[in-house]
Amino acid sequence: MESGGVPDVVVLRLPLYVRALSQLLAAGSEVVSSQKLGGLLQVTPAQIRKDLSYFGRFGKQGRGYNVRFLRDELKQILGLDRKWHACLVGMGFLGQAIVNYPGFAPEGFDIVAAFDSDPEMVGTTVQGVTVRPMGELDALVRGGSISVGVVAVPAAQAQEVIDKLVYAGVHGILNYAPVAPQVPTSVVIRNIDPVLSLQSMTFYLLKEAERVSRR
Amino acid sequence: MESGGVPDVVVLRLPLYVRALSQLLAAGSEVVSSQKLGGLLQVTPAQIRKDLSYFGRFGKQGRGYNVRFLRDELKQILGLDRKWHACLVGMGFLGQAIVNYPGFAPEGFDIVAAFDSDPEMVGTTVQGVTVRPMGELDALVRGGSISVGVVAVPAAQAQEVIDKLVYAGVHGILNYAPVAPQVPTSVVIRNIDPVLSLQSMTFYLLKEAERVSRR
DNA sequence: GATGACTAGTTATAATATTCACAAGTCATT
DNA sequence: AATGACTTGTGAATATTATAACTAGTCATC
Repeated sequence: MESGGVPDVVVLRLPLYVRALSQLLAAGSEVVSSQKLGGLLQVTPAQIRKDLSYFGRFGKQGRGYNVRFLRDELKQILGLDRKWHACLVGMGFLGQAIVNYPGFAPEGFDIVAAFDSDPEMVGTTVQGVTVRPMGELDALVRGGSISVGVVAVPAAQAQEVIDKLVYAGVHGILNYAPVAPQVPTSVVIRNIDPVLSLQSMTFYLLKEAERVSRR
Repeated sequence: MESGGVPDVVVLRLPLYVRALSQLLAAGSEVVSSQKLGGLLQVTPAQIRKDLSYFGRFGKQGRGYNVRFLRDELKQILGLDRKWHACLVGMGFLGQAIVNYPGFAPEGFDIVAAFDSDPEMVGTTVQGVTVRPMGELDALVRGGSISVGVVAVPAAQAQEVIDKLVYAGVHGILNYAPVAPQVPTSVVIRNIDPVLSLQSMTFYLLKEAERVSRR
């Protein structure tokens, strides 16, 4: 799939570049070549140059890329030069871990509201976020600036919650439930599914075990 | 990349098929066509048939696939017909959420040991798993049946921990730290990185916002 | 037992993605 | 100012992946 002439796989790699560039910047590097950046990320230099070429010309021949400049350009391209408001649905163990996760806010992702269907849970406050009843979801998302929904409910309720989020007008969904959700093409969805990751990993572990036992 | 003639992308999709088949089974379906399975997963029927053809012939023309049979075959191919032992490194908020996550055990992934560098943490027990000092990692992994390491430490310590796990003989790593880890090619690594997911999502959210504002 | 509605497996084709290779440009050094 | 070590951006060549198309079955119904 591709959007605006840019292949999806390329867009998926850009945040990787941004992160590596930020690290280089923190380490004091002012300039970096596609060769060095590729080494850091296990990506070929040609791929980096090709990826960047979809968006413009950021480097200087014989010299490389200005680290800060390239990072800032990429952040702008990805929309990371602004804040994004998200709401979280599901305040169980997983939901609480997500609210407490310190990695979102520094990157500009703020969880500004949380919802749960459990009356026991509603009203409590976690990390400054007050848990609201599900009934308030629609009005809050519709009225406000919330563009991302984070789903942390059990698999059985996931599709229903996703439908509600989509109906309320969310444009992106980060789904932690182990399901294959159905969303309209206008909505961007990303699934976080460690079990699937493990289940494809074991295919290779098996192969490795066979290889070893054959020795 | 491919292993044993099977493209990696195919291996990544197999667990998806397994999950959908399990659901169908639970719902009472005995037979399913590539068409129907594809509809469930948003994958073309041709792709499903092609993917399966790498491993054998599982269906019957005019009829489809026997759900239970196909699921069991795929589970065997992926090595999901046995238990896998994992150890967890890092018992902070994230690590605790991982140990408490109820999705691993039913799929055969058991976290049998946990480690943390914080002396305050060592000795405590979470979900029946006692937290050990880092010093014990090597001996425990080396001696035992642990083949997977789960990394839930801060980014700054991640590579160091991964090196230790690899050195101790782990063959697979599930990494939750927001880094691009370096591992030998013999080790399989999967990164769980919600921030990266969000950061590529915003590219499309931006486009959508532009589209809307142009109206 | 013929008909027709389905469907798997597979070969052929098309679409995507990656890598190569090179012209053009940078810059430190002599 | 010439040399040489680097490095980008890009069109062309490869490689990979996905889809389409077709053959050979299956099975319920008449």
